[in-house]
Amino acid sequence: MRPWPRSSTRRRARSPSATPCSRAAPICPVRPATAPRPRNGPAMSDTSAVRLRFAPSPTGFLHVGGARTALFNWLHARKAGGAFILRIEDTDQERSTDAAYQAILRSMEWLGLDWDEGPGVGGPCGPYLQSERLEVYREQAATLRASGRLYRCFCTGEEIAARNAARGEQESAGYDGHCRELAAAQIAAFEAEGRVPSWRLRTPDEGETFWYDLVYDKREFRNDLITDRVVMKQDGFPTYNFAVVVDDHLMRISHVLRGDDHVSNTPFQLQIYDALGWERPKFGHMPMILGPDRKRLSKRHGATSVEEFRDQGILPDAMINYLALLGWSPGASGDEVFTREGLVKAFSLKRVNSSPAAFDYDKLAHINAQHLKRLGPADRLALAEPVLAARGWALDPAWRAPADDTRDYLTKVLAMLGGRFSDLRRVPEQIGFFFTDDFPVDPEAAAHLEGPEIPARLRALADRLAAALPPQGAAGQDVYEAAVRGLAEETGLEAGDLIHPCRVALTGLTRSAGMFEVMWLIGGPRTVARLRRAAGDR
RNA sequence: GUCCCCUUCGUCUAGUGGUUAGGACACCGCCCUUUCACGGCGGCAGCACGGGUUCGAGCCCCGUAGGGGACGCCA
Repeated sequence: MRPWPRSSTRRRARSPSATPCSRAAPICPVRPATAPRPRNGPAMSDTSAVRLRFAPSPTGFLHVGGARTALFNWLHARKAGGAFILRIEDTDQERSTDAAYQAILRSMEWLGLDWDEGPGVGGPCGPYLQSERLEVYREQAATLRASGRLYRCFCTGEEIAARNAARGEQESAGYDGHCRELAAAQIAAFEAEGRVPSWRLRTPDEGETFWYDLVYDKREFRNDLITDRVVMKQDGFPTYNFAVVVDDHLMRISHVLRGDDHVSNTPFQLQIYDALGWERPKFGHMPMILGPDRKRLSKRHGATSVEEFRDQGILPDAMINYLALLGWSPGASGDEVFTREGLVKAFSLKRVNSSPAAFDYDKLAHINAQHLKRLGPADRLALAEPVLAARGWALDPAWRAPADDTRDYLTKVLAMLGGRFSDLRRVPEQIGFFFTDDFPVDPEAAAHLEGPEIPARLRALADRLAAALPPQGAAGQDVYEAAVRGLAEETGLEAGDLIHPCRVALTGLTRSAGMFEVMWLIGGPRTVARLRRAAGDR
């Protein structure tokens, strides 16, 4: 019943020598001034070091919301020259899956959000999978227990809900402190029944808990509203709220940047920091991402997982660029298209917005197009080849221009696309006619071939081209242009009258790159042949 | 229900007491042009509402409305 099988990427755990600082807590020294310094490099020797983390739970694919959280953490870490840590929060044995774990790593890698410590790369504060840190949590829980801050709770969820309802409150009103003062005899009785307790943190009933949030400024909660939440579950696993605090502290996280949905967890977590006598990190909560209808972004709005966007031809840099713009703004500069480096340079936590933003697929597409058309020839080629291969299309060597090799030829074709290279999914239809004579003819385009005068014009053009082309070798674009314009002039036609049917004959499309460039790339013989074919001369 | 938060064009946003309220996406028009894009130029469109404070409010305060989030032995 463990949906969480071992995988090769997971690191060995519980071996005392697995990592330099896993001897005893604190795992990573908190105050090197008073504690012996481990020899783990510069990051370990400076407690003021900027260290951020992204801590997803492997219960599903990486969602754009999670990706943005990861991105902002990454950006701030990179900007500050600090460390970015990836930690997997898999304390829910029921829901965590290896497939999700793999998918998250894949998405992070695809986005280029590289982590300095975490799965696959290790690091001095590991292990980085919470399921491999159980001893750590138990140890901290023992400390808390020893100080009297924890108590056993034997209540079931139903019992709590029933009591809440009986008091006239909402069933989900939270824990009522029922087991706070259980008598020893009562505890013994429960345990004799075989009931296993969970452990709750006793929180104060008076006063306030507050912090200065990096994006919201002061946040304050009344202590009587903070319920005694479970810290160690019946199954011996820590709860999220306990594990994050322990890990963030031991991993020496300096800034906790997370979604707005964690705001109400923060006061409780702050209580744990205080109970353990730990210094608090800085907290920043970022507003949620909404769908176009201003409801929480979900699958019914369209793509939400990073991999879906990848499959739709979104570039990782574009995804990152767009996500950064969602809740952060570069200020008055006006420029919104950023390279990854530019983003790191321009980023500032101070400019993170406090109001929720709606995801705009159109704008993502625009940012993507901007990135796409700025790519150089080599990058275009690298992107286009797999797309074409997926269609089963590979360039026939016979197609290339005499002096080129296949990839040079493809590179020319892609360069020809110019600003039209803005949607990877459309590339096959845009250049399919470079791969085969048997291309489809768009119905709308076919109309351009319909007039009774068309065949004669195409034939005339074919003849003229055939005569103008050198018998051997390739002609320049100017030769094609001269032929078309010359014929138009002699017959009293507009150049367009020839070009439109010609485009259909050569490409099957109503829209394409420049006609003469297309002719030149296809080459004289095929151009002539296709013109004759369209004229009905087979 | 309780608690917390948010509110500038349809959307993302700039703005921190005096602005013709700026930019971007989308949309519309024009230019370029053999088509379609790209690019250039222009247009449409916004401070949720009501009270204060102030000589003066998009910016400060209060309230209302709308929206979002949280209230698990999920994270």
